[in-house]
Amino acid sequence: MQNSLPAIRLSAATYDLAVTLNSGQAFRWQHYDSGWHGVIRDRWVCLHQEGDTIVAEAALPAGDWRWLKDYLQIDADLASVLATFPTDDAMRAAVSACRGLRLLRQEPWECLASFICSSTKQIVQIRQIVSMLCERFGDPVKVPAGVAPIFSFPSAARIAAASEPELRECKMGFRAGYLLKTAGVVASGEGWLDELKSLAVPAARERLMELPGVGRKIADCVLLFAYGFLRVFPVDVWVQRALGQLYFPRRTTSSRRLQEFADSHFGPNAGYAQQYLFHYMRVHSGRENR
DNA sequence: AACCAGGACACAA
DNA sequence: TTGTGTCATGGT
Repeated sequence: MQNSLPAIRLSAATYDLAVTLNSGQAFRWQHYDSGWHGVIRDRWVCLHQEGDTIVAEAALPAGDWRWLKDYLQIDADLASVLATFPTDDAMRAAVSACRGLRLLRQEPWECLASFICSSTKQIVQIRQIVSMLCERFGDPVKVPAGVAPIFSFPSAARIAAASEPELRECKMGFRAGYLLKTAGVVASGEGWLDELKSLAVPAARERLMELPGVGRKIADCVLLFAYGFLRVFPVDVWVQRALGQLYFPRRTTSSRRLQEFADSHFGPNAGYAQQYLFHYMRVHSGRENR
């Protein structure tokens, strides 16, 4: 990278950048020799880790870098989060397998739209869909000379103005109708998504689940990854398997039962615990990763 | 080459 | 309330 770019060094002990950016919560980060390239709102940024330091470079003047620190949750106290986890064998194994895994704090619309596209899709495919959405409907973002062009995540208004066939060209299949309708709802009301910040979890979840294509799981992902409700525990197929075989081996447990167990067992940072179990399952499941 | 993927939804029973 | 078929697409 050029040495004239705006840059900052962030103290990041107990932070594993690669694991965090690759753990299936955000879908746009790409690894190059120079580091992880991504877009946060309308800013391009390149990140790489040197031991206990994360080095960030931006393409434009970065102000106080709060937009980045907030996204990375660089000031979160991971040790005190881990201290609230239950001390059973399964959780200990997950924690030791995922050292430095953090939860990001994402922009709500990008998070919501991405997870609407995520249903019964592998993470590689979700990345592909999101990438195509940005290329077709996003705006070009300022990048340093010599860096591949990159685009912002398209606004709800921009997606709402698209047609369903256009969205299907991004290979999202039946999810196109959901995304289009939800974009329409979100774009129609000023601050539709902002209002959720002031609500309690059950009310915010209820509002999200009014949106087409948003059920309990996707709503919970948005509450956790975008709004920072750390108690929320999304149950997907991986976590369901994890709970089943780690906590209820040799018996079939309904998904409602598993959700109830999770909500009562993992404490105030259950969502964090969920991400550890999710990643643990994915790196320790049979055929290598994925 | 089948099987399955960070599900949601309408519709049984 | 819980179970089943359907919806696209492509990775492994």
